[in-house]
Amino acid sequence: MTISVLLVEDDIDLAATVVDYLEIEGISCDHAANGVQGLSLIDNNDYHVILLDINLPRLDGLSVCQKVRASSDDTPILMLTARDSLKDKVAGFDAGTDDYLVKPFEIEELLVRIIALSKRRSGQATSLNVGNLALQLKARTATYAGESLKLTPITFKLLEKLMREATKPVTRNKLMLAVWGEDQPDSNSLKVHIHHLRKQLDKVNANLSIDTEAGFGFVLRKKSP
Amino acid sequence: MTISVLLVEDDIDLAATVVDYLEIEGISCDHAANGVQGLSLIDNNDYHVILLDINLPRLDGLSVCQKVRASSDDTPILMLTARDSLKDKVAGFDAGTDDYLVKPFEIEELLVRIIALSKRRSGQATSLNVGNLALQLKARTATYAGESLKLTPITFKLLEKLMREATKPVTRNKLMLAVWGEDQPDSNSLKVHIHHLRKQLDKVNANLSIDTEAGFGFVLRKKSP
DNA sequence: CAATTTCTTAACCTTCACTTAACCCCTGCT
DNA sequence: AGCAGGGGTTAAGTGAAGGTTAAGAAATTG
Repeated sequence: MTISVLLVEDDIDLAATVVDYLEIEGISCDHAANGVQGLSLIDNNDYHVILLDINLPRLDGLSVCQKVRASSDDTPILMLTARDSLKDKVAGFDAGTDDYLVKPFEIEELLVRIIALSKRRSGQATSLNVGNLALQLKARTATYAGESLKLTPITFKLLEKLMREATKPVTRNKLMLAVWGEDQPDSNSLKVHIHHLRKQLDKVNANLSIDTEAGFGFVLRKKSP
Repeated sequence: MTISVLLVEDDIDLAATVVDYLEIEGISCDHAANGVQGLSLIDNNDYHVILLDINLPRLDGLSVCQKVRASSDDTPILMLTARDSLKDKVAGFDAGTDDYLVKPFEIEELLVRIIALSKRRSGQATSLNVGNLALQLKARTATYAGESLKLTPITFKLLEKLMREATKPVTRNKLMLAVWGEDQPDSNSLKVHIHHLRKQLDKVNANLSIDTEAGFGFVLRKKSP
């Protein structure tokens, strides 16, 4: 699977260098030139890793980091900074940073750390389990206590996302991204597929349900009643 | 909570220095002088972070790391090494390492990274607590002594703000900003939502109340009467 | 290229959260 | 007393969000 990262960096030359290098290495790379723009991209996409410069116009890197964490987003964040003092590092980690790199850095080193951070999150499990529900990623099959569910490509992706985040609500936006990427249908497709998924869970009498968090999104969790 | 780490390092002098320093900083630190001994300590304890030298007698650091990961143990591992080549770093990350430090390192830097790694693991439970009231930010749930409150998107944001500032009064203005941002309703919405929140706290017999500071705003604090 | 599965769209209905406004109470001020 | 204003309570209305269904377009499959 291809890694996608966001680079938030106001030095246009440096940014161009990094973006070009990463694209060549097969990593899809968006770029924001200031903190506010960065935040908005983060809200509307699902990056694997975020690269944050500390000195940014409009909103500095630490603040961006804090805001991201405050919105319960745990995407790995790598800080880029010219400063090398321990104080800054401590402040970074306090803000919720996962790693940092001191400028000037070797670009290969950046690559190594991006790959390491992206691995940390995706964990290469071949099967996801929530309660008695099991999803075989390679075989693209799902079973509940032995009985198999009938999943189409889209409902499979939907269920995968819900299971990865199980017990936590997933926003509509994130679900749409997980299923369709950038190129999303402009109708009520999502709720139709959610409906199909629920029917499948009913059919096997699963002890799990897809609850809706009004105004937010959906959660996969154990049935409450 | 006190952090406990394991240092696997064959250089006895270096090990002693590190152990002493960490103990002074309030971090409990075990020591193993070779890979085999290290593995056995890891199996029989629950460390928050593992510090692994790469060059070790009996079993090298990378192999130790691989074995730990193979047994589904995801304790954060920090590699210590004299080498600085990118190849080694890649190999380290492939083996399941979380972070990397090149010798000679400043011991304060080690401390920073240990704290960061230990946070990463426990940091999952992003939850706010005031008295017996707990707010799980990721799960978007709130419970008082086990019983759960029913929160809408707006009342959730309200409670979050009040809990973040708990025991300090929050002005109306700050609450409005926290909930609606710039685009605020022009009526008495806020007091209606405060009312809903109070009802939820009543329902679970919370020992907390939202007191009003006349002409100012509201405070979440322990019941006074 | 026909048959079947899968996806999107649209229409319709239901539910829910939020706003609004009316009314209440209490307190302080003239 | 009377009245003004801040806060509390309640309930109705509105609009948006969610649920359901079916039909036809699109994509797969043999």
